[in-house]
Amino acid sequence: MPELPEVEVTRRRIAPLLVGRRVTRLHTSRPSYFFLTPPLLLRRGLEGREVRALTRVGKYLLAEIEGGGRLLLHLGMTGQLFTSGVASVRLLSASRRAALAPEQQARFEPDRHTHLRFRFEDGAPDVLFRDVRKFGKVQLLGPGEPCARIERLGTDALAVAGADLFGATRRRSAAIKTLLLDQAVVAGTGNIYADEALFLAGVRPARPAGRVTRVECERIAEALRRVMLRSIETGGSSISDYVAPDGADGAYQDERRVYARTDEPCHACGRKILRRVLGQRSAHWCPGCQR
DNA sequence: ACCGCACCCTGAGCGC
DNA sequence: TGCGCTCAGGGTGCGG
Repeated sequence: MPELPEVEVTRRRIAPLLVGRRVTRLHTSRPSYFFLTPPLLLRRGLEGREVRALTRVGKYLLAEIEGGGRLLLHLGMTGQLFTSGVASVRLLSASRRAALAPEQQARFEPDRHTHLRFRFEDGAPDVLFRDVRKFGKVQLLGPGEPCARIERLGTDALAVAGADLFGATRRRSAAIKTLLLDQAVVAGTGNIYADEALFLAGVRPARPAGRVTRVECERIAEALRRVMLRSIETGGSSISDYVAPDGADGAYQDERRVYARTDEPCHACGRKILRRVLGQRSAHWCPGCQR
């Protein structure tokens, strides 16, 4: 599931293929709630225009478009942004994967889950957006048009300070993990890195946020930055559907300390990792290392 | 204001 | 072999 590190890795690898390129043609799938801007308007607003920059805010990617517009992209749960010609079995369903010979698996053909296909001039590779569950989003903003989704985001997880966190958690009875997942508090945190950061900080996910101390808030902020920077270095976590734009898998999933390690021994103390549902999400923690 | 929960979606994995 | 069930979760919106 793409969180800040996966979105940032995607941004870095896809930017050279988008920025400075003119969209000659945009193919889309049928209208669905994936399209905050209807496909027809998207095509009308993008075809013939050049992409000027690609930035990231929390888990959103923002492409600046020639003429002053902005294209907002969110990968949701299963969104994949990549170029034509990549080789990754993650782009195929298990049944199709099994039916193919290994040498055939290098070829990706746009399927019914491919919602955007950007084509460019002078033979540059296509850029594709595929999203099986359609929790991802695409929206075209006109010049100067405000975007409520972006404006309500809190401090980017890479920049969050302990003091920000301490301030945001006072008198809050919700679990600290629930607050870390609230994008208005810390933008970019998702289920994996929230669990990992809380482990490093030694704080149990279910602790009421208001009972987390100032020092622990410092540790959580530092841990968030640390796990995310390390994940970006290793290419992100390739759990379930995430794939980098060039088809490569990330490696951070191999460094997980608690996420999806239920009943496995803690690497630090040997006790079994526990799991419980917190705010509709599974939380994982070590009862020995976290208070 | 805050909190918990339902919902959108599809595929994998499991029990029978 | 296949059916039906459960689970995965980012973000939004609603009721209490």
